[in-house]
Amino acid sequence: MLDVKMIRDKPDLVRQRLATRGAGDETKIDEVLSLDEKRRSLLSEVESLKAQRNRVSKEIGALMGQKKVAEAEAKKTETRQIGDKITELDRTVQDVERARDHVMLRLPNIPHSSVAVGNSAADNPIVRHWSEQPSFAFTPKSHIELCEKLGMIDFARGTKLSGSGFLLYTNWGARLERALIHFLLDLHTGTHRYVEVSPPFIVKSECMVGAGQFPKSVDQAYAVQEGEDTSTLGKLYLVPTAETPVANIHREEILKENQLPIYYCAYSPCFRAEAGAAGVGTRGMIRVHQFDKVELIKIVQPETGYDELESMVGHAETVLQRMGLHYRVLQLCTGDMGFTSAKTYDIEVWAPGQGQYLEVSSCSNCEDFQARRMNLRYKTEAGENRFPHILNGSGTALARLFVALIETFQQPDGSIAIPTALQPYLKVDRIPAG
RNA sequence: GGAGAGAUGGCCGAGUGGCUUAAGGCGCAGGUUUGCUAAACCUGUGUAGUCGUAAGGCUACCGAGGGUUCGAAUCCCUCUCUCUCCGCCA
Repeated sequence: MLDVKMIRDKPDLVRQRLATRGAGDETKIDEVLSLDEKRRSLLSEVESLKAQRNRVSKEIGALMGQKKVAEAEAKKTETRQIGDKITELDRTVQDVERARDHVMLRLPNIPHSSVAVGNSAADNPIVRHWSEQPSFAFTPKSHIELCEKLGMIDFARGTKLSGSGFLLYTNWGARLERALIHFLLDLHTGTHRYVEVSPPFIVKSECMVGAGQFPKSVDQAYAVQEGEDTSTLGKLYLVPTAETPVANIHREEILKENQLPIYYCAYSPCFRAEAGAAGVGTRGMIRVHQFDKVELIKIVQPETGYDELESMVGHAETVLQRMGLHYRVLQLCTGDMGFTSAKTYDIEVWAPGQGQYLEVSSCSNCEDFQARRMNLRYKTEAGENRFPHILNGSGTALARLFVALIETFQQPDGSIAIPTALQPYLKVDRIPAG
């Protein structure tokens, strides 16, 4: 959520920065301003009435103490209507606040000034490449064919169990997935000094609002219901990413400054309804309703937010470097960035069987946008309460890493070579053909 | 799921309709005293909104939301969570 005071103080700047996203959100600023103005004027009215009521009530108390009942009764009558007026005004204030928050919760974050202005993915600047695209003496197969031949994924039975977009990992497929999760957590907790957490995979809607998924993307989430009890629907949701529970760990807290920076990493499955995306490149593992991911979260002082973003991207890149996979890093332009982000880098790994780059990581600094929504603050040494920057990054998404890995390291004989770094986890140096 | 007990500031804890502006204690910060440390004493010490150049004022907040009342931490209703016991369960 944006700071209302900033909108109040610099409406033109906010409008101009929002306009670079190209979604038309800048047009909602006037509505915020007028609701904010209305709220403040109502507030000063109702608060002075409350002050008056408090004063008279105290007088009544004193009169009762002196047994001057008649005078007290007279004052009661006098004050009675003030109470009614207060009740009425309080309701109006609440309505106006709700209306203001309704708009505010739907305004995206303001892009950082260093972010390239652009309309779509086509305008994302490429920041760097790592290594070369691997070359093959044969035509590299798609992961779909490889998985079927090697019995790593049973696509048909995954669909039988849960419908399209759900995967049944089998044998070496399941073991590779588990090895990758283990490898990623060890890398980030060891070398990169993140604290491992294992959060609930179902969260309250407040957490979805806090992390910024709700209200805008409700239709992308799986809602949970207890049995047939429809009254429980809308309270809990399957996590679309570990970012949701983990970023919310300290919601509604005031942290001590010396607790920062906080670095968390967590494995979780990610559940995404992908409403509206059906039929678009859905074959195989590239877009599915459930995938595994190891997520990185940082909660830091605003001064260090952007340095922390750079190092976080580096941590995600290390994963691909250790695997020996070719990738590129993009900076998302204003028109392509997510709702909560002020600045985002995407890491795309090369998938030879697809002949394209696949997004395996997205690292963002959301600045204080989420901290505001979840009311997470920290107290400075000077005693001031501030909102920290919250960063999230995939470190990395697994289904697509899995794809890149088996497509890159497939051998002429149909087997798959396992990168040295992963061998201690999978306990073999190759997955045998057939 | 059933029965019972609870939820008050950073922490402990008093408070059953108005001398509560939430007592008292602990902790923390500053000060006085002091070779140093400690002790003692004094002062201060929550969150947010709003008005104000500022000093400061006002309003709200005692788990959450409603209600009664001139006035609610206190009375009534609903809900959430925690603890104890029972049942069920991986």
